[in-house]
Amino acid sequence: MKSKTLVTSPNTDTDSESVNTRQRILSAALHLFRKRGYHAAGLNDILELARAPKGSLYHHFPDGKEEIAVAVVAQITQGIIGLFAANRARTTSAMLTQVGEQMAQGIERTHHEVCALFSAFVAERSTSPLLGSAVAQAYDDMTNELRKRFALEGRSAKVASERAALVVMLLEGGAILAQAQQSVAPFRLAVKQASLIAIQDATHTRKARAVSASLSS
Amino acid sequence: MKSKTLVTSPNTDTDSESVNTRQRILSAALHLFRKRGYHAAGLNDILELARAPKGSLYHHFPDGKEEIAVAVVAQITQGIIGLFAANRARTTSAMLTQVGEQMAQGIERTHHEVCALFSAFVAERSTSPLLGSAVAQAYDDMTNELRKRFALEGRSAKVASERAALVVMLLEGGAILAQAQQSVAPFRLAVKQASLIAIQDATHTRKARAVSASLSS
DNA sequence: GAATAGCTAGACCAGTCGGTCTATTTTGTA
DNA sequence: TACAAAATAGACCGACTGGTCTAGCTATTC
Repeated sequence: MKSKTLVTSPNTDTDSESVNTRQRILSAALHLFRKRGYHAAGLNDILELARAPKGSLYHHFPDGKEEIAVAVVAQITQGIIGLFAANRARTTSAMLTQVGEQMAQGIERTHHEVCALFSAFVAERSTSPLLGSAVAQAYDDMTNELRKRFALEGRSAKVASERAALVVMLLEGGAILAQAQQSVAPFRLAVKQASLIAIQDATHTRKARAVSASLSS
Repeated sequence: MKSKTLVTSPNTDTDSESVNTRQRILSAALHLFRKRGYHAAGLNDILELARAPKGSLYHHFPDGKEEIAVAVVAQITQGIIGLFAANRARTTSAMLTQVGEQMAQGIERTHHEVCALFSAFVAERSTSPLLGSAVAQAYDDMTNELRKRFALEGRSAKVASERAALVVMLLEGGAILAQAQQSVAPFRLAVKQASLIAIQDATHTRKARAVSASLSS
């Protein structure tokens, strides 16, 4: 357990005790937001699921629900990009198949309750500019992560970013249909198609990657 | 104007005066639900936009908000399938390009406020079974409409329904990203890809269509 | 062991929500 | 014109929302 004697930064998100509460609130919010949507998930519901009182919530998130949502969006982004990084494969296409399968199992695990990536927050753009731009940023981050990989596999900048956007759309759309129809089948289909798109025009040899890497430097 | 002397069905949705109010409420709800989401769009907001009092709302929709939402979902479905039917083209792919362009212009017209197809209601499944199954049905209806066309173009049943589902996912995902990023570009990209998917494996000659039609009879 | 900051605890609040209810106006029919 | 049904109108309601605030607990620091 990390000591608190380094008083310089008292809360590094990985600190000892109270982080549990903070993380519990965050996890509960993540679950309920994605299951029911931003507005339908009440603070009281979140607190009940997190087994935390209101005081704790406003201690860790002084700006209330909006701040929690922004944090949740960041956590989702981080989670997915983390999955991208954790699943090393020879091609982006293969990586997407792996990551997609893990996400599909996650959907099954929650009995198709967990909605899509960020679609639960998209509509809040009209009410909360903060949350709105957080969501836009999240999509951008995901897309960029994929775009870089596609570019490294020898595609032009334009093609790479188009492919990246299409993959994100497919994942989002697939997840939404999965929740609506209570079946992972649509999501798995979307993953398959995303993989397919990720193969087109790829020169996924080590040599080609090295060449394009040297070109971009 | 249709007479009311045919007392058998007093309200055929196309009847005289009060329909205006009913339709105004429906349109306002459609707009606000897609812009802000189901819960964030309050009845009072809807009524204000529709310039109608609460009494009228509960006269036309006795079951309240939920009933309105179900009606809105049906209206959206009907609208899209109507677009499919109205845009006659030689191939489903070409039809999708046309319809997609019209939808894109619609998104531009509302300044990217209008969210995706039904994603605003998907999360309500957890609260309202009625609305939940209405949404599932809506996706099914859209998919089936496309599936039939794809099958008529000579694809196997499995391929046809997979392609149909992919197109729906792309449209939904594209629309969501469009709203999130305040740009139609992602949606147009999704349409392009949908069109592409709609071309693969198609034997879109008159002869092939006639053959498959005769086979299915 | 006293002091202090971090955190927990939950009573409480004003505002808003969807929904109900009764009164009134409008409309269609005879 | 008389009458009934349809539709409009909006005051009103209990429930619940996100958010505030004070009090108390806990633990680290001297």
